[in-house]
Amino acid sequence: MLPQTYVADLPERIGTEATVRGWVVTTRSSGKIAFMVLRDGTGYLQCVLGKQETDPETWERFRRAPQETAVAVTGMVREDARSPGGAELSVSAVEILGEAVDFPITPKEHGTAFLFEHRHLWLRSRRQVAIMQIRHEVVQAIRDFFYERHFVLVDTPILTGSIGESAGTLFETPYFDLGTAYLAQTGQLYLEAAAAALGRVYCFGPTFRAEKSKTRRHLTEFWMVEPEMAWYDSDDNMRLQEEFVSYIVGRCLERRAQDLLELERDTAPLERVAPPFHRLSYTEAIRMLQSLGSGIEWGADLGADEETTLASQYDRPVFVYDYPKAVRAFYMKENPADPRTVRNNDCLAPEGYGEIIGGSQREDDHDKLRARIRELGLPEENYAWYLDLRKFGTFVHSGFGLGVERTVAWICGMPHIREAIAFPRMMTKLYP
RNA sequence: UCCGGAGUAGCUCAGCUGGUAGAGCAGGCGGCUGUUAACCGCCGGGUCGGGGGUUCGAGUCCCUCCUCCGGAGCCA
Repeated sequence: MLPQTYVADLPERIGTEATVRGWVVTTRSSGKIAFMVLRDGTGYLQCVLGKQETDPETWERFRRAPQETAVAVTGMVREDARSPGGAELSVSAVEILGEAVDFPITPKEHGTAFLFEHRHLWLRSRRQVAIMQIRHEVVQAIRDFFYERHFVLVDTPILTGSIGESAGTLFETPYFDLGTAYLAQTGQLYLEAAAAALGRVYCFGPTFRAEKSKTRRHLTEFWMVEPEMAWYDSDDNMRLQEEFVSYIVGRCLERRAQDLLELERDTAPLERVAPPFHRLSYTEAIRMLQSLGSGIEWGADLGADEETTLASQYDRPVFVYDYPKAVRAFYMKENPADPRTVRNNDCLAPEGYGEIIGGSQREDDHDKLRARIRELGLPEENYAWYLDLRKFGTFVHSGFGLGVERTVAWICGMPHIREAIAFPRMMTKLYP
């Protein structure tokens, strides 16, 4: 193929001839001059062609290229303030590489149902491209954060036996002679085993919840990053979380400013994300909610409205810690100061985005953990290996899980997390 | 699963107390030397979600089913 230049590199190529391959975003023309905006994944480029400067065939091919036609355009790179991006291409040749007839996503408004039916094509639009760039930055920031701190990546299984946070919301699949396997809801329990081998570890991958949820905060398949740290108690855990979240947000502000601008995201609330985050015990949270007029009683879990109310009291993320044991998972460490509660925490994002992290110190006392498993009627034989971790050198440890799509939705300022992943899986969406 | 809302042109929608459909955009043709979702003129385009009922007559009223959207619970 011809030597090719990427749009992002054009500012360094001013005054030279270049060939750019990409897809037609829009064309505009008057009688004697025509414009084409091209997308190549690295940016957007305006191309210009004057009728007098070319032959009739090239002129027609250029000004009539329908939306999303794949083209190669060759011309001189010029600096021009009237062009979005600053650089512009004065076209001398156009080659049609792939025709596009009646592209369904027009530059006008569409409903969400239509857009998600055409997700494979919708992904090409400016907003979606910007969102994917930010997601990419979030993922890279996550990996860099842990790499820089010498955490070891341990990949946990996606196919598991019946083990996890709670039964009843697991996707099932037949598994040879062993009956049923389940798609993992979390890698945490496996990571606890890995933490005893490697100290500080994390896993990062898709997780699955067969919850029949229909809200702006839920997907049936979502990406979660879960670190697990030996010798971290609940306070150490929260310190790591605030450092982690601030690092991710900071990276997006620093490196994806253009995409945040494309999304018209007000970055002021993101600039404020820095340690320390506010900390509020569950008991304090209940008191605060009651003083704000909520009828919630001690012992009840916090709902979406309560979370939004609490988060709106602060200008940056807030931790709520030490929840009642009854509303939290079996593996959480009983609070020595108040055995009605466990040493866990949620991290609530501001601006109504709700829970982005759930974390806890883990129960490291063998007998207490086994009692809890029995108390909840969990199948003890499935947890034998997990109990082993408390028999052979048990250790203080903590960890947390951060939902990637919720984090991306918050950073992008999007109302719904389904746009935060290229091909969202939801109760009513399996196509495309 | 529960509560609320919506299915009319390719898309987004309008269509009142029943009288067999309409606007913008997209598409096609023409015009315009610097456009930024360009603009101006003309043209084609519909089993009104499916089924049943009431009526002389149903997009409109009734029943039912389906699909989608928003919210709740669950959670990341």
